[in-house]
Amino acid sequence: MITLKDIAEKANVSVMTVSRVVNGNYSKVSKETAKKIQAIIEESGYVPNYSARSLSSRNSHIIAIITKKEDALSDPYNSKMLASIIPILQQNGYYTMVACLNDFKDVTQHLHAWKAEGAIFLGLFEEDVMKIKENNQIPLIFTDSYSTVQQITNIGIDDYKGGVLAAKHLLECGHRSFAFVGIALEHSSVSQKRLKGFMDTINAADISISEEHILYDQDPAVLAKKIVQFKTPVTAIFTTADILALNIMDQLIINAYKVPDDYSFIGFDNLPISYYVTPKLTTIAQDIEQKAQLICETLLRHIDDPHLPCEKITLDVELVKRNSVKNINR
Amino acid sequence: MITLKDIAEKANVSVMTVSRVVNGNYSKVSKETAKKIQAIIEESGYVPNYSARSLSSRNSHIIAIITKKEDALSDPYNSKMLASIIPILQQNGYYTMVACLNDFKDVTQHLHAWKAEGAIFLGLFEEDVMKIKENNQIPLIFTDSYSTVQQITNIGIDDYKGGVLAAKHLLECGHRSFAFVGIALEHSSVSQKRLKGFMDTINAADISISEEHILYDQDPAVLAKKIVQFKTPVTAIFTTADILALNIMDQLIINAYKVPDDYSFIGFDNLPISYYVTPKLTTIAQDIEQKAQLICETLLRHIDDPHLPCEKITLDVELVKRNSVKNINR
DNA sequence: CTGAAAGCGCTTACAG
DNA sequence: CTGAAAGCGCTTACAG
Repeated sequence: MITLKDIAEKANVSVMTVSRVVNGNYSKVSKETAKKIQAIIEESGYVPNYSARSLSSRNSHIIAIITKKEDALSDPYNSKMLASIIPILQQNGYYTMVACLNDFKDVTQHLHAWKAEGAIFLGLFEEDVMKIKENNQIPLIFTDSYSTVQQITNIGIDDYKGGVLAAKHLLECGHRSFAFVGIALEHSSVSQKRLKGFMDTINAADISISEEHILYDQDPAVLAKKIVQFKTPVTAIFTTADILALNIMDQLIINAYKVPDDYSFIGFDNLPISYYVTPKLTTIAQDIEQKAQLICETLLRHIDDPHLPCEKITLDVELVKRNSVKNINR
Repeated sequence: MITLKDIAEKANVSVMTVSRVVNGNYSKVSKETAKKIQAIIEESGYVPNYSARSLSSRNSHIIAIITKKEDALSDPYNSKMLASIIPILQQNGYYTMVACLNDFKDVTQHLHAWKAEGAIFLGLFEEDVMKIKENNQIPLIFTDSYSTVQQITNIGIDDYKGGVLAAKHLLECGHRSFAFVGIALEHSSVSQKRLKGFMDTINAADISISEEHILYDQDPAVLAKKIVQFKTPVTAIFTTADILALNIMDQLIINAYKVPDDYSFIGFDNLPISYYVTPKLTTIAQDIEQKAQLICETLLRHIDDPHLPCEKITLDVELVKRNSVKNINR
């Protein structure tokens, strides 16, 4: 392994001088020596040791992306986020460490161990947000969090509007009886906001949606069964995730029901898959690439200037009309 | 920031003793002092500095996952691999750094800078394989490579067999005229092996496939047009990637052709999406989770014992029959 | 069972 | 423009 010292000896200069040219501080080195050193570095294939650099400069250039263990990375939404974020960070000179951590203690230990300069949280760390924030004095970007903690930076989407758009479209298409299927447990605030937007809009049209018609993620076959056996039948279903809609649609079709003739569906996310299915899924779209871009920009900005105040950013969503909603106006 | 030294002072012992209990070498420390130190560590929330550890022990515990810049991480296959690999490495005490690098120089620099203990390459680094190997004396796992370099460890699938299975199934279903669409440029050896298996099997049935019928990845609309305008028409198309098949099918359907009535399709990979489309895609399945598991196991084994010889591992593939192939035997 | 010394490869802060 | 000294937080190798 070749070190600064080796280069210094070959060039007959001090370690300091080599360090300067390695780091591009040419202003403080004569052109000749700089050139000579450059040449030796080139030919020897010297690569600085980042651990040493990190240790002495307190500057790791590492950014941690953290997901929960369960939803993990297999979720296509998270996969897409990862794929979008990593190249951006890399282009800006940062190295990305990806970890799946549940507990705030693990998060803190991970961030401290590597002296990460910033962290991005994919997935909900609601209860731990405060503790994570308290224990880590580096820029932290949360996503899609509705944590009431004020002192965090969060980048999310307008989930409420998503629900509104879905309801409006369904109403416009003549639907009057609705079901809702949320992706996560009862305490997913994202899911709740979407439901609220949906409900408010429907209520404003003097239609209500009963308890019976509010379902939560579980075996798609069970979900489909519940839907077809509703005491009060339903013509349209709003789902908080494309994949959820697709799974239910699949079960319905297996059982000889027709989509959208028997049941109309609206999904959420506009994942690529929603375009490929038949019928093509009408869905609420969020722009993941844009979100990733904003996450990185915001994080980098906060790393450059640690005194920046926290930001709460909400990105827009829009309805993408495709073929899974039937127009039942005659 | 709290360090070993701080703990040592509080506990009235040497740094060395604290280091021992941090690293679990209890055998060399009296129970009492160990306990006392444990308590102080707990209460102070001490986390070892991994850069320092890495620097002095030459033991980074970092594993690099490297993809090419173009196919990058957006490809669903690579996404799935990432999602499967990271948790396994983490469970084994390793930290994962993900980077998108094209040039072997960048790879070398990245690996050296962080003193990675191992690396996994997703995507083809064919021409650079040798140079990467020469410049990095750590366990390296390549995937899906047909590099002729003997001294590398590679984990791939039986691409040839994939082609054979596709051809056999199509022949059994009565098809006699075929097209092939490969995913990558002409020098993707994976694509070529699949084509070879396909061709050999078809030739064995006394059928040939002309130049005209061998297509390469490009705008799906163009591909679809070429297919419907073949001078010698075709009833079945074998594609080296599910997503390719789906895109072409989509274009065909838009133009009022029927799948599988007008054209039958077989894809490759068995990505989740292939189940959701209509018609559900018949495809050659590879078990990505199993592959990821094997990649990690092999890498870890080679890290534990650097003298292990290189391994060339080929995983099996199988045909998954769904609804995109029409049986045209009367 | 415990510790003092040296060193990992770099940077910071200072002196000239 | 150049360099000697000290130090980042840990581990290795040795001594007792």
